[in-house]
Amino acid sequence: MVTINDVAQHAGVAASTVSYVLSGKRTISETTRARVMASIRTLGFHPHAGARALASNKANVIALALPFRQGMHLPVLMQFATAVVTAARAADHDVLLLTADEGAAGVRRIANSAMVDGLILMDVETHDPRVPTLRELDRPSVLIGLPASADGLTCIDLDFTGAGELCVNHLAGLGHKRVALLGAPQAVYDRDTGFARRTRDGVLTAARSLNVHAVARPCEPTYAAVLRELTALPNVTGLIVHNEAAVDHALTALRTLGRRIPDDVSVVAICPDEVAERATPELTSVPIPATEVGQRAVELLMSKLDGNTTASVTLLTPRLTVRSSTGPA
Amino acid sequence: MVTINDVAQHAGVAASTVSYVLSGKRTISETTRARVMASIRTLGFHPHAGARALASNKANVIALALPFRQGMHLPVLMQFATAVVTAARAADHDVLLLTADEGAAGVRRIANSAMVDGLILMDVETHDPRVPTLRELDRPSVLIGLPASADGLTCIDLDFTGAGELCVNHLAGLGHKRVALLGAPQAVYDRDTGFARRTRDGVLTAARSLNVHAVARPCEPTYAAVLRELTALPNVTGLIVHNEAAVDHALTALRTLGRRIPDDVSVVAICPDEVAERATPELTSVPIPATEVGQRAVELLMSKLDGNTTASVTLLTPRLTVRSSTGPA
DNA sequence: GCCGATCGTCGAAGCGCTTCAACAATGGGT
DNA sequence: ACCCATTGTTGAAGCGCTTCGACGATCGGC
Repeated sequence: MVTINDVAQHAGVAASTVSYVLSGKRTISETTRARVMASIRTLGFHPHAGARALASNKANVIALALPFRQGMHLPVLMQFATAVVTAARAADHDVLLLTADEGAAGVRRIANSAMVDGLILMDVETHDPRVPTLRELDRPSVLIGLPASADGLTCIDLDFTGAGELCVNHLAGLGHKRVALLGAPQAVYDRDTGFARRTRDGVLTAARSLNVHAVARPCEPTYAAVLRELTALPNVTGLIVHNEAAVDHALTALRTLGRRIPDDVSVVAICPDEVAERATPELTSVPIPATEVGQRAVELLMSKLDGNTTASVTLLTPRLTVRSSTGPA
Repeated sequence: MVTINDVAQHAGVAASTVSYVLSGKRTISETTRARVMASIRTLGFHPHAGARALASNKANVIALALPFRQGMHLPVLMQFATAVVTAARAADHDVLLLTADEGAAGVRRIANSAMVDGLILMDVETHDPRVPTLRELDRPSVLIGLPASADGLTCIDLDFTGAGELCVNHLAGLGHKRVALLGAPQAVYDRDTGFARRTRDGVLTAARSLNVHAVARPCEPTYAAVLRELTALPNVTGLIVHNEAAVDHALTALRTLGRRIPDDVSVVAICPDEVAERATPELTSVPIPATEVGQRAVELLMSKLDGNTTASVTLLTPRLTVRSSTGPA
């Protein structure tokens, strides 16, 4: 292994000088800097992460706690993860992967071992058992999702209530009077996962204020279940689907029931653009801005690591893209 | 922060004794061990990962390089990842997440900084640019997938050739004489990704030796593309689908074309059980044993970290589960 | 032409842990 | 009763890096 001393010797300077060249925490003459950099390159020097963490009290690593739970749509999760890793790397940090298995204990272990400087928790539930642990730990952290109380925490998420409202507004604007929300599986509501409920609340609230009749139905993502639900809702002319795995099934089921899109029923989905664009017909949709959420989460965390305080809750404004699955009532 | 010295003082022993209690590398009397453990618990001591890495020259962290590329089925990727993290934790290691963005440079950086003890690369292509880097780095590593040459490497994967053969054998055994493989998007073959080609080869080889007529078609996972392909194959009575995102589309398309499953056409899919079971009808399938591959990959890596040598290629035997989508010709 | 500031560099201390050599205290074997 | 092994514990060295205080050199101001 090539150490900072090897570099120093090769460049004819002190080890501390090499360190300062690398960190920029002291002014270094241009000539020295160039000489050191050259030595670093020829020797192929990479600082030892452990030594660095020990001496500087910073690991330059953040933890990402992914849930891997049933009912979450995995591609979106991956988008989050990719965005987080990419953004973290841009800020010179690496990402340690944590799964739900270890739960609160894992969070505690990682934080106490000084292995990470901060953490990002994904898919936070309304009553998430990891949140109390996080509070007592006082390591900088960012939550994706909204727990019951965000006091003293930093949370970020899509404004799902707003997304639900947006869908209803769009349909109401087209003249639809009877709409339905095809939601997540019952298990997701039972688990108290915020985003599913918030969407439902948004839909119902907006419908009430616009004098639109709305029903919200949980739904398993199987063709049979979707068909059953849609068969039971013959009068609905506007359908909001907030369940990615059920989107294709819903389209097939409507086709089977002889209901044309958008002539007989307008469909708007809350799902990634990718899913909306691949469907036939292409779906009017409110995308979940996974990449943006991931990036913002990292930004917030880095800001906290720099000692800044941040807003306790950041809600991203939902946007609706009109495609060919919605039309006048 | 509570250090090993705090623990030592609290327990009335030397710091080295605490270290030996933790590592078990020296015999310690039961009474001392108990006293030390008690102190550790009361003080809430967690060893500093950086210090440990520095002193012992082991980070107890492995890197997992995920591709996040188009054409990979993400839920399977997540299964891999979960299995890897879980297995690694069981072996007292954490997992650092690497994405494809950084490519070979990322692999080099991580390895040289002593941040990880070994690496697992997922979705390795036939001519993967990371492989040469890995070779010169000489850190223990395990590849999931098969590069052109596995010499001196440790690779593990499902035997996709065998999976293709297995599907054809099953269909031929039911009396089918004309079969088709609906494969991955063209881009995946172009990229020289091994698994797609190996499946195709297995299908074609088995068909030839069983005197079955077979065609293999790449396919985009859109309803329109799938419908087009299936319309162009009116005589086929056995369909093999190796493209998870296209599975549902294929079933819908067959239904639309008025071809009943399994009466008119038998369908066998190479996909996770989850997808096969959710489909209507439930699909005869060859699952990709993501969890097992992940576990085995970690086992192999741990073995290498312990200084053992391992087989250069491990291929897992595919298994076919018969469900209701296949029947006699 | 002298003094204080500024700039660039250095040496040494120390981060928290592991591990090695060494030593004290036992416990048979003879 | 003596010696040698074994067992249990210790102190100290050192892993590779950052950072602090110090020091010589350069420079502008009077």
